Amino acid sequence: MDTVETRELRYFVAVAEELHFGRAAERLGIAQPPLSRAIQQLERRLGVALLERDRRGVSLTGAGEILLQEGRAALDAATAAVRRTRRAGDAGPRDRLVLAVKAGAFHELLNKLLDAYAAEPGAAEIEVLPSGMCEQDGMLRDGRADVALMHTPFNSLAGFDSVELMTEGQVAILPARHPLAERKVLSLAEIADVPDLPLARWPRHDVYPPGPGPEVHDQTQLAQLIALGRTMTVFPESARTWLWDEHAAVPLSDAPAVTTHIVWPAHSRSRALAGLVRTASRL
Amino acid sequence: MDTVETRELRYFVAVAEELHFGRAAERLGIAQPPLSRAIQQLERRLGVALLERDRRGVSLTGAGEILLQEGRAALDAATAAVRRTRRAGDAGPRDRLVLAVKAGAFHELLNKLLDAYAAEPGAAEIEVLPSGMCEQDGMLRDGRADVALMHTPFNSLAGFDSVELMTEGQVAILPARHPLAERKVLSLAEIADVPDLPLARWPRHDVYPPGPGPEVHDQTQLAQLIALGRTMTVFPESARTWLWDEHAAVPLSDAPAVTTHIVWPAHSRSRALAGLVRTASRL
DNA sequence: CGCTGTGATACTCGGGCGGTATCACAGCGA
DNA sequence: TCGCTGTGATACCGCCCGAGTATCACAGCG
Repeated sequence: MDTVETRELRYFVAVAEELHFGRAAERLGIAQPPLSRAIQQLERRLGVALLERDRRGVSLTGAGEILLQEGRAALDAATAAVRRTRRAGDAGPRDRLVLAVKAGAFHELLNKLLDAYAAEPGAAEIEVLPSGMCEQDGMLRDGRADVALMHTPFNSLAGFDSVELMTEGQVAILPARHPLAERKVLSLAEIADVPDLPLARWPRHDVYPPGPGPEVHDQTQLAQLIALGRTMTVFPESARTWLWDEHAAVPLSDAPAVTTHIVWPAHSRSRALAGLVRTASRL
Repeated sequence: MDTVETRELRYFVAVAEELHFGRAAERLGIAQPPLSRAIQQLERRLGVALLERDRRGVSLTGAGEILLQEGRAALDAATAAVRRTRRAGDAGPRDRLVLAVKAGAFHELLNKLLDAYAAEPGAAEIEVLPSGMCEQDGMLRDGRADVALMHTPFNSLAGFDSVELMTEGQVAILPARHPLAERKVLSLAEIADVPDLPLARWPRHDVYPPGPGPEVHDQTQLAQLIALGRTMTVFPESARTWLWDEHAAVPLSDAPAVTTHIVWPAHSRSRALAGLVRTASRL
C-alpha cells in the first residue's frame, strides 16, 4: 500500500500551505474536523509525522516538507492528465496543441513558426496561450499547455525536454527623451542605479523582488510607464518590434545573451508535438 | 473539478494495459463489475470516451492513449511522494539518499564518489540501490531512488536534471581464446556479425531486442557466457575492472563515447542531494 | 441451438467521508 | 482568577459511494 489518493494530497498541501487547519478547511470547502482526521489518518498510513502541532500554530516536519514538494508535483501530474485527456477527446478529428507564450514576446518567431507549421501536411491546430512572465513551467506541469516557448536564463528548463531556437543580445528600453537614450551602448552597471529611472520589477511566482522600481505585471503596463518616463527595463533585442515612438532601445554590452527554447514535458510522445518541434528547429 | 483520484487512474491504467476488464479486475484484486462502473464513471466525469468496446475485446481511443501515458506519470509521482516522505521520516536525524546504480557498473567512480562524499561535513547516509540495466529512470520517477548514475546514450535523461561526470570510449569484451581477442583494435562492423559470437541482448523495459545472441539480464550471467565463448558484448572502458582471466577487452575505434551523468528529479531541492552533486562534479 | 466468454446492469451491504456539537487547552486581558 | 478567544482533537451520526453477488445481453462457434 504505497500510494495516496489525490484527495489526501490536496488536503495535506492545503494545510501545509496555510499552516492552519481552519483556513485550509475553508479553502477546501469542507469543515475542519474531517480535515484534522484526514491528516491524522495520512500520518498513520505513512507511518510518519508530517506536522508539528504545538498549541498556537502548526509547522512542517522534515517529512512534511518533502511531502509538500512531492505532493504538489503529483497533483500537477494528475490535473495534467485530466486536462490533456479532455483536450484529446474534445479535439475531434484534428489534434490540438496548446502553446504557452510569454504574453507579448516572440512576435516574429511565433509568426514564422505558426506559418511554417500550418503549411505542414497533417498539422495540428495550435492554440496560443498567453501566459504571465514566468509561469510557462507551471502551465506545462499541470497540463494547461502542451508546449511552450521559453527564455533562458529567465526560465528554468528543469524537468523538460527542449530544443534551442535562437540566441540574441539584450537591450535597455527607456524613455526616448531621457539623456541615456542618446547613448550607442550601455553597461549593466550604468543602468543599475539611475535615480530617476529605477528598473521595473516583475513578479516571479507571484512575489515581487525587492527594489525601488514600480511593480508591473504585463507588458502594456510596462510600456506605458516607460513612455511616461517613470521606469526602464531590460529585454531581449526582439522586443524592438513592439516599441512605441516614446521608447528607445540601447544595446547592452555586458548583459547575458538570451536563448529561446521550445520546451515540452519529457514524457510527451504525440505526433503533433514532434511535428511542431521539427518545424521549429528548422527555422 | 479537474482532477482524478489515484484509484481511478490505477483502475484505468490496469484496463488500458490488459485491454480486458476481467484480467484487469483480477490484477487489481477487485471484481469485474465495480471496475466497469468505475471506468464508465471516469469517462462521464472527463466527458471523453477512453475505450472502444466492440464485442470481442477493448481498445484505446486517442484520449485513452493520452490518459494512459499521463496517468502512469501521475501514479509514479504519487508513489514517489509516499516513498520519499516515508524515507524522510524514517531517517531519524541524519538524511538518507538512495542512489540507483546499474548493477556492477561504475565501480571506481562509485568508490571515489562515496569516499569523497562521506568525508564532507554533514554528509547524508547513502544507500546504493543496484538496478537492472535500463531501469534507473523508472526508479527516479516512482521514488525508489533519489538520485542515479546513468550512461548516455543508453539512458535518456529526459525530464531530469543532471551533471556530466566523465566520458570514456567503449571496448568489445570477448572470450580470451577467440581469434578476435588478439586484435589491437576493432570496428563495430567487424563485430556485428561474427557467426560464432553473436552479440548478447539486454532487455529494455522488459523486452528484448531481436537478434541471434543470447538473452541476458545481469552482468554475472553475461560474464559467464562470454567466458564460455558463447557471446560477446560492448561496454564502456571502465568495465575492464571486473573482467575475468577468460575475458579480453579490445578497444573499438568507432563506437560512440559513453558519458556518465549523475541524475536527479528536477523538482528535488534537498540539501543532501545538492551536496552529493557538488562532490560528484568536483571529482 | 446450446456453450463460452465478454462487458453491462440490478440490487444489497458496509465502510468511510463529511457534517454538527463539543471538548481540551493555551494565551490574554479585565 | 476567571472568563473569553482561538486553536486542533474527539464523539457521534447520516448518507453516499465503492465493492460484492447474481444476472443479463450479446457475439462467436461448434
